[in-house]
Amino acid sequence: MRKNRSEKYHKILTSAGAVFAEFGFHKSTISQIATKAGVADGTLYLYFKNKDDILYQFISFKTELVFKKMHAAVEDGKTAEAKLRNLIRCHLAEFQNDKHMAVIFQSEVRYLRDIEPQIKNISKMYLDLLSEIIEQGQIEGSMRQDLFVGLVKRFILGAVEGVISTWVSAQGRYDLVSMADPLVDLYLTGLRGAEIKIES
Amino acid sequence: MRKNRSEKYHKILTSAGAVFAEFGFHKSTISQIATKAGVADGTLYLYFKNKDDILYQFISFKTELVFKKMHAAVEDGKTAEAKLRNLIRCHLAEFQNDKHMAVIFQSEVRYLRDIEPQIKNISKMYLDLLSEIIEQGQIEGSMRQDLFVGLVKRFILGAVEGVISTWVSAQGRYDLVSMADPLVDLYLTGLRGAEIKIES
DNA sequence: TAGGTTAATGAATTATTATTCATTTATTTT
DNA sequence: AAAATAAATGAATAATAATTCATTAACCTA
Repeated sequence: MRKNRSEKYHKILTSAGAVFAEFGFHKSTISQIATKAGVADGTLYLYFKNKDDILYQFISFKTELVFKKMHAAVEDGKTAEAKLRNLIRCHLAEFQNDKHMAVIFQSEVRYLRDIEPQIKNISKMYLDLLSEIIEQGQIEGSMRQDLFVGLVKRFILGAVEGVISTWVSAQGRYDLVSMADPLVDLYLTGLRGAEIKIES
Repeated sequence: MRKNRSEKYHKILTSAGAVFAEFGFHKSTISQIATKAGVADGTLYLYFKNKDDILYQFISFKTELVFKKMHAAVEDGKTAEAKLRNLIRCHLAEFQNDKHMAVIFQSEVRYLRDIEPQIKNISKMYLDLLSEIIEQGQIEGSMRQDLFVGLVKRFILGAVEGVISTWVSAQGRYDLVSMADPLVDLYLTGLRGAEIKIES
């Protein structure tokens, strides 16, 4: 198994992403991936340990790229609300940009956990980003003190993922990023809307 | 293939649920299911068309049961808020009650869509329930007029599923139903919870 | 209880694919 | 340009599991 991240390595990864997204990991075959990448079946084994390893490398590679961008997006914001807005916008934009990745993240997370438990840390990193934002918001006073942070962050992540998942099911026919603002608005203000109290 | 829903049919379905939940559909074998059900491999083919069909029947069966309960829960509430609370509570309770189902719903939705496209309607039915609740809330005045219902319902479903998914990953070690009230509170009031005070 | 019918068995078959590796092709070195 | 090394090939192998079906067991019924 070759170690370096050559051009061919990336060609195979990209092809694998397309095939996995279309057929699902388990229904995809080595031959399909090899054909799409324009190489022989055996060649895949020069670059990857086995089929599982291709999926793992794909996810690792994508995750690293996306996380860098998310981090940068959060740091770009000053207030907690701005950070949250930037994060959600970045999240939606990245997944919109790379539908294969979006599909695979949505479909194969479970199996990935089986083959490589450290994958758990991916969503943990995301949740940690959220924790910091929420805590900052509480210090600033822009977010309530009585929030159960553990629940809030799953609430936020779950809702974005739900929105992405629907978009994927709809074959990405509408603009995902434009959901960011209304979504953040829901996070912040809820269904009820700001209450107006009149003191006299 | 036998048509009737005999005792053995259910025994096999239940065993399949346990096996699928533990190993994932694709890594589960007919032999594992047969062994767990205490029957011979061939017997499965007297009750089901093939392996895919077992998964499909499992989901159909569970879905029908759960939807009846959700419907009833919603009808039990009078106000939109009460209905929403009942729905979320019911959702969490049912999944907590049946962890195999929770795992399978979480992991195999994508593949199910491949083998039986009508499965899409499952989440559609849920989203329709939510639509009605939101619209009622808007009429009552307990929910804002400017909500984009299409987004709101995915927002709500996504967040519940996120909470369930975390609970599943944590091997169901904590009480899921107790998340219902804080979760609904988040839906309604949001993170800000800040009230605008107008002093006069 | 013999004869007929239904249910269940599980070993054998079939189908599918991941993986290997002897061979070929391409590239680099001397 | 020969020799040496590296990269790539793809047919053959090996492993796995879904599915079938000839056979056996269980259950009726007259």
